[in-house]
Amino acid sequence: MRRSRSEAAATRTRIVSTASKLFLNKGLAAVGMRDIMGAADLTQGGFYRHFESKDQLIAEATGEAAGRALAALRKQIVGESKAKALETIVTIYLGQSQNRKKTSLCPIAMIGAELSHCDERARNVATLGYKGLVQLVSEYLPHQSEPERIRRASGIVSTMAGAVMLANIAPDRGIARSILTNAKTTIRILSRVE
Amino acid sequence: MRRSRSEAAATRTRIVSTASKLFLNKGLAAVGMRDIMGAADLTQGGFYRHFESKDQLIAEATGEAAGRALAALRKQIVGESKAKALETIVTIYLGQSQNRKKTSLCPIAMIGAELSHCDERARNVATLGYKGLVQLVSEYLPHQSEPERIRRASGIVSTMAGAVMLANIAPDRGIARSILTNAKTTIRILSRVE
DNA sequence: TGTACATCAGTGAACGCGCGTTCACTGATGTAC
DNA sequence: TGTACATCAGTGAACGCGCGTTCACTGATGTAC
Repeated sequence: MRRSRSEAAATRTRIVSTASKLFLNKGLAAVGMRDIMGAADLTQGGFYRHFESKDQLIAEATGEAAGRALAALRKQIVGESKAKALETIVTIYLGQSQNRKKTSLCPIAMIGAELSHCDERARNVATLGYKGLVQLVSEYLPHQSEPERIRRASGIVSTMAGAVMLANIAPDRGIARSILTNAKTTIRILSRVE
Repeated sequence: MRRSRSEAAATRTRIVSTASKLFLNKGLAAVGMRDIMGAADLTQGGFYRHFESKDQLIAEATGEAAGRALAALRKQIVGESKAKALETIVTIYLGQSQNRKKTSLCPIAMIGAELSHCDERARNVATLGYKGLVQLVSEYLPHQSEPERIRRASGIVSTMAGAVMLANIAPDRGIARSILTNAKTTIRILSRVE
């Protein structure tokens, strides 16, 4: 049953992206190895040919998710004006768990609390995702000084991540919506040059 | 070994507050019944005289933590001016997992992602905590219109919760500090009347 | 107030279960000549 | 290019473990008379 090198590489990739989706939607603790391997059309035992542990997979899946989410945002704003691009980023980010098909979710907002108890690899990867998002947002802020843009972008990312997390907790759809709407208004204020 | 009614009530309270501390510091999944009961100087079996399940305890512990955190904030600001009180609230909230002895942590920031996968009771309780915090913040904003204060307070709470969560993930103390500082600056902007 | 009995808070062993991980095995792929 | 053998991707049963929960038991508390 040995597979060719390219097949094996494809399997590895499939495991990471399958795990990534499951983790973001159900949480790290709630998803077992059998769930992941089964969803990737494999059996449990094969996992350890590719990864040393669940912890390693968590780190890689988090990185994959962060990269995917950032790429999706970047793709949506090509050709838009700076102001419109910022609006698009914020709208997509805030709407990630409400409307869409749950592709490209942000690990920070979806499993942030769980990540903080993970090993250093996972936390480093998540922090890199955070920095990437801050960088992206900062590129579309209208302020002159770059440090000021980074500072504001950091605040905006905290607001977005917090709002999505809070909206995910709210059992009532109306409350979730108001949290997200208020975050959007808030961010609009932060994006202004006084 | 039967205990008097008041002893039993004290035991119940002790279980909830012990669980609350463990949950906030280590996460819901990482803390088992034996951990909780042991930390409360009891054995596992006694738990079910007081609670129907771990899920029920999670809901109650979340409520206890939220109430305790709110009460601690309210206590710190008595006698302060409106502007100073807001500053105090934000500073204490943002510093909750850095400096202090980890008493009265906010469940939303510490275990938010895990709460979103809990049952309705826990999520309702957490949402109530969120509303309480928004209410508290709104009381110290300088804006004329109450709806405007609530809207801004909601954004500020999202920012604070997101920043604390992000800072908890960051493996590097410096990054954590910059996230919190930027959140503080951000909130100062949001607290202004234009 | 004193006595007899029912109640039940708390104990600690045990239950079933699913977890992450290991392992012997299979057979196609890769390598050496 | 063809052959012989080593490698190793993937299988699925099994392992040990700790989880949430149950249960028979103990003995002090609460209740009824």
